[in-house]
Amino acid sequence: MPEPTNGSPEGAPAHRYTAAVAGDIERRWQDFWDTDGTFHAPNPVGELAAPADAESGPAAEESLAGSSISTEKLFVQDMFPYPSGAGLHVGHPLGYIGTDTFARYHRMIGRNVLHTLGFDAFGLPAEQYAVQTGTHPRVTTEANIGNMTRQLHQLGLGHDQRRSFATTDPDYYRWTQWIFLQIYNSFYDAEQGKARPIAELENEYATGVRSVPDGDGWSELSHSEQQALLDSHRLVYLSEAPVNWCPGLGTVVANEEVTADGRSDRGNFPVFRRNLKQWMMRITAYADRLVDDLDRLDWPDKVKSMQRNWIGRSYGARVQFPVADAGTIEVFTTRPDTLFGATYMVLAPEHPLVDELTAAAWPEGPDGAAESWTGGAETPAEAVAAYRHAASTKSELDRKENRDKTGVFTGCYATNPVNGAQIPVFIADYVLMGYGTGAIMAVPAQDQRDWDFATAFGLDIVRTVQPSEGFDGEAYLGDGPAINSANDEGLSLNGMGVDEAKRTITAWLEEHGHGTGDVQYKLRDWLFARQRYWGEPFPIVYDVEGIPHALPESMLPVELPEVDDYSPTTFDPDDADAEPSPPLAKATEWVEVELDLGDGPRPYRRDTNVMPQWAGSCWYQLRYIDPTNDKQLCDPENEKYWMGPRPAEHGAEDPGGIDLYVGGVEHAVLHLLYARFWHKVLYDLGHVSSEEPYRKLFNQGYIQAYAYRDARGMVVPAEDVVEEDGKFLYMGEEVKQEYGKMGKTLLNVVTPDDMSDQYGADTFRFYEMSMGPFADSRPWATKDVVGAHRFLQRLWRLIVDENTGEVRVSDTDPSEADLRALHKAIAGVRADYGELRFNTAGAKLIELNNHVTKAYGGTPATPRALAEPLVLMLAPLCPHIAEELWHKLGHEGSLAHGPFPEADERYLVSDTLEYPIQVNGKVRARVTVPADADKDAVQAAALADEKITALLDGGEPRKVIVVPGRLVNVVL
RNA sequence: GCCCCCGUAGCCCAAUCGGCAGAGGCAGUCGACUUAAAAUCGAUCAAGUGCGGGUUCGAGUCCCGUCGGGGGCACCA
Repeated sequence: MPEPTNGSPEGAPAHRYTAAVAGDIERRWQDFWDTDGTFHAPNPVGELAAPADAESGPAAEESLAGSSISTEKLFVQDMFPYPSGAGLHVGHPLGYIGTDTFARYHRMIGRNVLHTLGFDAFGLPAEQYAVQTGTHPRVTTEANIGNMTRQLHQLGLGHDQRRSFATTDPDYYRWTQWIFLQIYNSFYDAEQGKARPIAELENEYATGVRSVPDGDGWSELSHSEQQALLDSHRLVYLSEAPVNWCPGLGTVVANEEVTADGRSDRGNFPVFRRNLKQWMMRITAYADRLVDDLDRLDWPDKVKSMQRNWIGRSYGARVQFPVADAGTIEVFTTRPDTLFGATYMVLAPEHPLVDELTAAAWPEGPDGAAESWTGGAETPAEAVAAYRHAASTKSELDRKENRDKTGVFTGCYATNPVNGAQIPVFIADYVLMGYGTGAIMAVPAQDQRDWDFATAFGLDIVRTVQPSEGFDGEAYLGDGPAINSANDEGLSLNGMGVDEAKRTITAWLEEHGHGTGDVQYKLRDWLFARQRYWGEPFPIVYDVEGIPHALPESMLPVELPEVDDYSPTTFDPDDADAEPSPPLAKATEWVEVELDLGDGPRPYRRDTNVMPQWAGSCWYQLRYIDPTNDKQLCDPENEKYWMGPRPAEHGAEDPGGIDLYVGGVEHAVLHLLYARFWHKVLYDLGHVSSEEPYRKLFNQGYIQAYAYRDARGMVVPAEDVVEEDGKFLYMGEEVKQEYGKMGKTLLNVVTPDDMSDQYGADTFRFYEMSMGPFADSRPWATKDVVGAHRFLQRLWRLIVDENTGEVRVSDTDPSEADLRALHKAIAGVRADYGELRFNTAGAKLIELNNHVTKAYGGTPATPRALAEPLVLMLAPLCPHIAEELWHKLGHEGSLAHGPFPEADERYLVSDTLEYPIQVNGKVRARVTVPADADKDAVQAAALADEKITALLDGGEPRKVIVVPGRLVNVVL
């Protein structure tokens, strides 16, 4: 190592650990790591495999067959960052520092650790900047990646740089397109419960193993009919269905990207439901596996429940209600047990049966012509038309905010199949076309929405579940015995609990042909196309007849063309009727191509959509494994090593996946659901051995910050606000404090660069990790950072003479007390690092350091036997200073691969124990007894204590509780 | 409206199985160094765990209620 240059501030000792000294150390070690390839993690096979005779660290003796690498591996991953032009603030690297600390700890204890970071670089901001300035998004993106890489590099993250990439690299998106083709060329075999190549389906049709629907033989179908049949089974398909059209973004977006109030996740523009021809991915085929396999994952319950909720599986039954002259209305219900309480039906206004059902005239009878039912219209048709019109002009928001039940009677009655009752059929907008069958049987007694509607329209309410004692609500949703639920065909549910009643009625419906058991999902297929420029082009072309053709693998990647104008045609955000117009459509030379797809050169048109931003992040862990492989997205042997299931370690149900995935909870549904879906398809098709991409997920907290506003409500720069007597002052004026995100608009940004300048990256890392539990959000406080800096200064001072720069360690044996403090710290720190408790690990290091400082700070030298383990244990959190001190202590090379101190049990147990003695739960005395004293001896010692005998005052205690190793409680 | 998480010292946070409320840091106070200050070092002060009940020999920890903060879902039949 080159010697450090000096940069101490005036007056301070020349060799004090200052920001300048830290900066110098950090740059030198970062250079060393880069040159040395310290963090290169060897693969079992391929270009990144370890050289045949290389050692791969201390654990190399237990190695993989045919290779020299350790079977002990760890694959740690951070959620893919988008390279923003704004640069990083101190909140962004929180997760990266945590994973780095975790990875470094495991590397030191001998594991082969894969940790790197790439960039999710397709996306809107670069494109919007391109639209405004004409700068190519690639130029902006690369500049942003450069800046972010610089900021991250100065934090000393131990990444394997060989494995980094951006989703915008053609070498990467070639494989994104390749996976798209795999999915496109597959179908879901419901019987086998897995995806299979579409060629196998074609073969089954052709050989008659599977019969063609509608009876015709495969060979009797025309070529295009055959293709259309196959296309209808593909996992990627074109659909003309209602989609979320967002004119403000000029593109359609997925359900997951629409907020609860009907606006776009990005940009907050209105979103409209519109029928457009679009590419969809059949994620719904995987709904059951996506729900069921959550049980096999080590994920936060919160995220699991959000995914369960999003997939929204519910078990129930489909039931047919006959209608005179109009066939049947089919409904889906989760409560078939309440069928006897179904007193009316409701169809969504858009339901296709409505026209057919609507009666010619209002029926005779007391209700038929009631004003509330007819909406005052002369005929049912008029009422229905008026209601439909009103419903269609209501915005999503109106519909959601206004919960008052509205609707009109169709003039038609249906027959309840269990009791033959004639029940009126309504249309109402509280029933949604998009879920179930778009029609419901209404059971007001057991559903509050139906209760509200029934009350508003004067409909019957029949309880079929006996409410519990004292129930004074309206609809009763709880369990209880069925009542009023018997017919004269021998069916009676009366007395049964809800579950038994459901089973019984479902069997009865099936037996009598009135319905079947069924499962419904909230999850919809994934709308996969975007009408933007900066994304992966689709590897699809259309022939002259407009039939889509997948390109062969050999034509990948399909690269983005250069265009003059990056914007989709821009629209008024409220113009629901505008037509999407993708920017790629303007690149006519790119769109019109002549290709030979097997039957000679022919003209084709390219698909002009691009993939959504989520595509690139659906599979990046696989590319981290084998980033340079140009034959496969990832060699199966490498995938198996890094991600394969390990039942011996993780249990028989282990689905495999990376060992730790850290990121914010905001991706709970979108990214994590899509990535799981793609991974399962790849598993089904035999490309990977793991069934899940992310075995363990951890959501780190956020760093937030205070911001301040003056009397006019204007934000003032947070760094210039001072606190005095509990008041906050800016330029002498009182300002109000608020708490929120760190960002430009709140003038409260603090950057890692600022922290490196003021204290050095190691101080910043240590402070950031010690602020609180990794999972918690907490406020940034620049003034507190100095505590971490002082700690490192004290530690440095124990080993380096501040005035001379000489190393000050001795070979003196540490005392018994020193060794106890040391080994207690080792045991605690190891456990904390392993459980991501970086804050308490740091506290234990400070504690040990304080102990050693007290003992040896005033002496000429610190025992080497204390200094070395302290340095090694610090290394995961503060790697640069640790490397520097390790080097000064006379060691060659890096400590990145260990050793790591091991706790000696001898120093963790002591000969004697001090027991607090409680009297009625309050500590009154303490006794010290031999550590091996039994309960009776401890009790005897406690009762013999003079303070206790005084309190007993000659009496006998009622009870004495002795908790071995803990305390004694005397009950009077 | 429904569901989940969190309330410990002025502030950020510890407390593993229900067992001595304090590991660590910031701020404060006192002292050392300094002509003085900053930086640094040493010492020291500080809450009975949001509130009200309950279970227990014993509750920050478990249960019920309530208040405050954060998050998710919200006509999904």
